[in-house]
Amino acid sequence: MTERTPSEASRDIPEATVARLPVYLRALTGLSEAGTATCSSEDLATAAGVNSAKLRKDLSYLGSYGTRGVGYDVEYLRYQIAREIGVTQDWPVVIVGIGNLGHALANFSGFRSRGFRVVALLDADPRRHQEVVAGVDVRPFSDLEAIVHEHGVAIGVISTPAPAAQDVADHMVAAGIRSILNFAPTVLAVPPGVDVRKVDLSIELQILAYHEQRKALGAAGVAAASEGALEGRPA
Amino acid sequence: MTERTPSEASRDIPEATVARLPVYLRALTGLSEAGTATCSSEDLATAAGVNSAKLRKDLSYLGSYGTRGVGYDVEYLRYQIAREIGVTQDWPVVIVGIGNLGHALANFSGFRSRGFRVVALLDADPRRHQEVVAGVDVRPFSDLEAIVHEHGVAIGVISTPAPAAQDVADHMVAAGIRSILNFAPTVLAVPPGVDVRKVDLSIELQILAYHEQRKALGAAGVAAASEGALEGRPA
DNA sequence: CTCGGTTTGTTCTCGCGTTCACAAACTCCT
DNA sequence: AGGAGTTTGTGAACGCGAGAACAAACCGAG
Repeated sequence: MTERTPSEASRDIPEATVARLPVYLRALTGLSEAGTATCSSEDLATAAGVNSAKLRKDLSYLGSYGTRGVGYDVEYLRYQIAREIGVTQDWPVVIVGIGNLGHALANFSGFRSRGFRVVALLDADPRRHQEVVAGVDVRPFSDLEAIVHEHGVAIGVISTPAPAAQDVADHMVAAGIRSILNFAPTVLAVPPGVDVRKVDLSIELQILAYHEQRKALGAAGVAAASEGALEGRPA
Repeated sequence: MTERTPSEASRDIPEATVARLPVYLRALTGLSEAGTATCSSEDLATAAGVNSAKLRKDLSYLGSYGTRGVGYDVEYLRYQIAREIGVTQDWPVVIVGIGNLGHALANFSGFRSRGFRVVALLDADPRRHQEVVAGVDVRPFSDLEAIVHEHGVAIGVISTPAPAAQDVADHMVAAGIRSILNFAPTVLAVPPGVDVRKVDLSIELQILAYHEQRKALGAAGVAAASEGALEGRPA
């Protein structure tokens, strides 16, 4: 996207690899909790649900943290990946839109345990300002800028209804937030330099529906037309 | 993945295109509600947040539904995409795990309006069996197979804690479900022929954190080292 | 010290997805 | 009717990611 200066550390890591690093991190945490001190790329790959060649290639972008003939030290690799992702320190996060989904997000324990700290919950509806969710009180949306500056918030989560999302995003960007996780089913327009990641429940379901329909049509087609490829499907 | 018989309709559509079709569908719905009868690929592309070349190529996999020199009929294209995805009919869906996230999913209106119908909410915890969420009463997890057969459920949603997810998935597969949307932060193992899509909140945040860290390091690196590439970033 | 076994890190090849660029086709105006 | 202006659909080039295969490096036994 933008040119990077390959200054010292942190060479260019492919986007596809970046998206898998958190998966490896979680798998390593699981191995660590199970008492494993060392693991091979094969072990870690199966725990992460990828094949070992891809895993080794991904890790090679970070550096040579393994030992040939032995494998990887679980704790050491875990720390290196966490450092590369940037979750060795805590990231302050604000959540805007405390409806059903906002409640769920605020109560989600996975944030806290994985390097994120919810410092504020915001909602435009005054009726929600009396609520306290997960130990944090809901404050007016107009407090956004003050909170961002006070806590140095760099990441914002949008869980509002779709019509409000663009406005919320604009205010977030104006307040200095440069990374947005958007749960509202809308395409957000943001200036360059701001990252947006979208999580869209109905889109995921529709993708499943497409494949489901294909399976149904494929079965019917195989039955109706000539013999096709069979899928082995255990009970 | 598996061989398909290119029997009659529904040629092979690339996975990347399939993932974008729901976005186009939503953009078309927006245009339709705004009273637009016809749109160019440029219009639809900006509404969907992609460039027009990609949009046209994507649509070309479905067929030639546009008119050169004119554009696309919004309603017609909308129906064609909906038919291709398979959301012209309703898909019955079960949600397992009615915690915070399960509540939010059950109440999410976007499912209903986009071709999905929540036919059952299941939870292993007997204390939740008295609840009624979004007009549907929570039933024991052991009812899964009966419900799947009764309603012909093909899509299951898992919103349980991570340790329970694999067991739930196993029961879903055993009951005949072949498409799973997994919100639990775990890698699911399923037999071939079963599609799993994963939505992982903390992974998304970690990806944002990585880029955020890069931005911070990049700015510091540019300041410390020699002059690098500047990013134009409006206020 | 040497040799066999094991596992990483890397190179190479292949296929998919994105983007560009342009011909084909349609409308509208004269 | 004809030509200018638009817009679609697609062929071709290009870059990225996945997977296979192998050389380099490490451990341990004898």
